[in-house]
Amino acid sequence: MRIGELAGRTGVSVRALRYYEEQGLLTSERSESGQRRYAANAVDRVRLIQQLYGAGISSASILEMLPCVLTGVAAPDVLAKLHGHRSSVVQQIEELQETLLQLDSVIAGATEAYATGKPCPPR
Amino acid sequence: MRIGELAGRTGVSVRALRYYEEQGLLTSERSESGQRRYAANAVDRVRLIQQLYGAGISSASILEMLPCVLTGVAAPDVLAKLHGHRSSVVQQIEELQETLLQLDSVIAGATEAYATGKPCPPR
DNA sequence: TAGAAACCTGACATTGACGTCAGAGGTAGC
DNA sequence: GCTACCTCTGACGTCAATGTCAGGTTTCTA
Repeated sequence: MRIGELAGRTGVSVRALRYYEEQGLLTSERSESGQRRYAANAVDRVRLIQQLYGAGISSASILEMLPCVLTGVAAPDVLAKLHGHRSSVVQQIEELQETLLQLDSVIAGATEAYATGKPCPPR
Repeated sequence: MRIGELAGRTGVSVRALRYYEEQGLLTSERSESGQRRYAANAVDRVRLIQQLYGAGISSASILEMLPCVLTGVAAPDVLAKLHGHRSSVVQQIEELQETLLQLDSVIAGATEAYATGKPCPPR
């Protein structure tokens, strides 16, 4: 498929796809005229990249772990980094869960205040 | 306390604290010579700001919701935005949890491959 | 076989949350 | 009062993941 279709299927912009290639995260065949052609599994690849980006992992780190993700083989140092990223994701989740509690208490307080017309006691 | 102490207590840089003030997120008294003086509760305020930043909430949105967080009162539109941010945080958590599963499966596969010396079947 | 739509490369622009530096003034311990 | 450190404002730099634009080629559709 061509780049526009891949963009449409993944919801990622054409510019971003070219950027991924620039970073070595995504490869493509080229037609005779030089246009990019992608295999069907490129869709999954792009989604994986997006997911890792979403976890705050940099393109350099993604590049490092991609072969491992694709082949299942990892050098010990890469494996160590994978563990590092894992802990960072766990920590992010924990922090977000705490933030969620905060937001909930704010929302609850504000909703009640709005219903009763009385401001809640300041924290 | 002065800005350096606040920075030390919160782990946030002096530059960032001035930036928060610039954005209206943090206020300070000024000494006669113009130096910032913070009340003790500024520590909590800074931590709250950091937490909201960590949830990917922009300074503009934080500015909007701060009075509500502090006083417990919220106009209906602000309340709606709070709900919006809440859902976004929930979604982030879900996505990160999925990423965690992916990472775990990669780590498990790579660990086994390293132990047995055999690459896992490509996905 | 037009003409529109998609694609190419290359380069500069953007965004947000700061880092960093310069030059000047404030503060605290000895 | 010296000295070392802290603070001030203002301004430019940074970084990563794109957006956007220009100027040209390719591909699809009527």
